[in-house]
Amino acid sequence: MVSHGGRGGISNNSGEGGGLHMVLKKGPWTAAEDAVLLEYVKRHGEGNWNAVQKNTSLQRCGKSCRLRWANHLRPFLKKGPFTPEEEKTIIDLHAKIGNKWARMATQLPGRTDNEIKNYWNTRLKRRQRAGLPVYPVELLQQYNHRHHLKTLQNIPLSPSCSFASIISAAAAASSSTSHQNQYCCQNQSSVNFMKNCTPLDLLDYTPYRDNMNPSNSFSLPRQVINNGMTSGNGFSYQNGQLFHQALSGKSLSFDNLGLNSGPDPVSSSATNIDPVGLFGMGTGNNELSSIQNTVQTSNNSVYTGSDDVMGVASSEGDEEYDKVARGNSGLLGDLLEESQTIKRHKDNSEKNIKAADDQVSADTFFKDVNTNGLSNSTGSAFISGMNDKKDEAIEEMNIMDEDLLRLLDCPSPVCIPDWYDVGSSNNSNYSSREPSNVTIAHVPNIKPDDDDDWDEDICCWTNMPRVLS
DNA sequence: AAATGTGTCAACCGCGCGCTC
DNA sequence: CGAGCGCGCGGTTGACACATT
Repeated sequence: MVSHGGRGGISNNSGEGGGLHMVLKKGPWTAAEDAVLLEYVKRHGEGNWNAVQKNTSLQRCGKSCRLRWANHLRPFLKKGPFTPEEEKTIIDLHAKIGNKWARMATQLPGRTDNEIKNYWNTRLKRRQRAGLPVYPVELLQQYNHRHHLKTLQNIPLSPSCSFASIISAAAAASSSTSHQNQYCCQNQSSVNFMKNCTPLDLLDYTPYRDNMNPSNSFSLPRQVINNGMTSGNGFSYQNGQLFHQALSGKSLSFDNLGLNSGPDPVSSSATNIDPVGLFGMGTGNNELSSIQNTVQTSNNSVYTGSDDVMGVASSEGDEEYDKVARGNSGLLGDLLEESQTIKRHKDNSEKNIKAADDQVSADTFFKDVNTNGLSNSTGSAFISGMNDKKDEAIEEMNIMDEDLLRLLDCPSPVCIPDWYDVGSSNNSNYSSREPSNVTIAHVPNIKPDDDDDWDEDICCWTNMPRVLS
């Protein structure tokens, strides 16, 4: 792909301000250019970057000058790799404020937002490739209360999603009701319910399967079904598909629910919201990171997820693995070691993969739905039964500390369902994912009858895609 | 040794915000 | 009040170096 105007070379000044049709240079800066800029700032101070081009021989736009100064020329810049302390700071800050690179930079003297951003993206890629959660377990423990924390530990966290952004996206999508062709959910109630959700509500996924065509199934947040899909607000269930009257007959999917923010077809106002972190990889392309959940194992069997999805941590007594898993610091250095260990366990993992053991209870629900149609009560009955135990955790989690209570105002990380990065293990080409209508259920491993297991040590590794070499 | 994959860095872009007129 | 402008932020991309196959 050709870069925007190309990197290097020259281009017209089509950017902000000025209106000059000066030919501006792009690409790497030369030492001479640096010297000119340095001299200018020395004389005139920072700011008024567009004046640089006017008052010097530099043929660079103001933006470029500002960037060069901020990232390279400004005094007291710290170069070199991040120290472990800095890494911890970044991870912690990211957990608290999300992708606010500039704000993070203020906490890391001498570091630039660009550096931090690059570091984070690299780290993110590595951890996702390795099937590791974005945040270390220790950090989760600061946000998730007490003993029920364990139920969350096997859910990898979103790289950038914040609860606030989800709500914003939904609101943005729903607010553009004037356009006839909006695919997003136009029913305000489906947005309102989200405002009443806790982050955990959004984690609480309910399998939804089309028995006529199992490949057409998906999982939806419990709150969506409980509160969003009632016949009274336009939803209907026909031929194994969910429909909404406002969606022009299109079957329901995450993006037309307004839960995903692909620039198109959802309203453009939501394009810089990043709930993609919740529903898939936020690559910025218009490919909807699908909620596809099928995981192809190396032997081509399909499984829908369970505590043993990874198959790597299930071998009891595997001290080496346990050690690494517990030492999940989230730092890059540690990650390398973690990845190595995972790799060593790859072979063992193959045989431990098994199908989800909660399929039976899910089947019950689907039969009921297919027989009686989807109704609030049907869904609620099933879900309430299925989630009795989990609700306890939710209740517990709803007693949140102040950090979590500020979620609506201050972006915070939101856990994402375990199908989040499904496919990364054997499909690194995210853009190849099918759009949202191709959705295959990942049935959460909810074990209502197995309270003990639920509370047992669930290592964060146990629900991750395997690392394939 | 060549091909491919991955990580890092540096730069560009679009967008939004705040200020001024 | 709206347009124009300057600026900053976050997302994305390309080049290059290095590692792996």
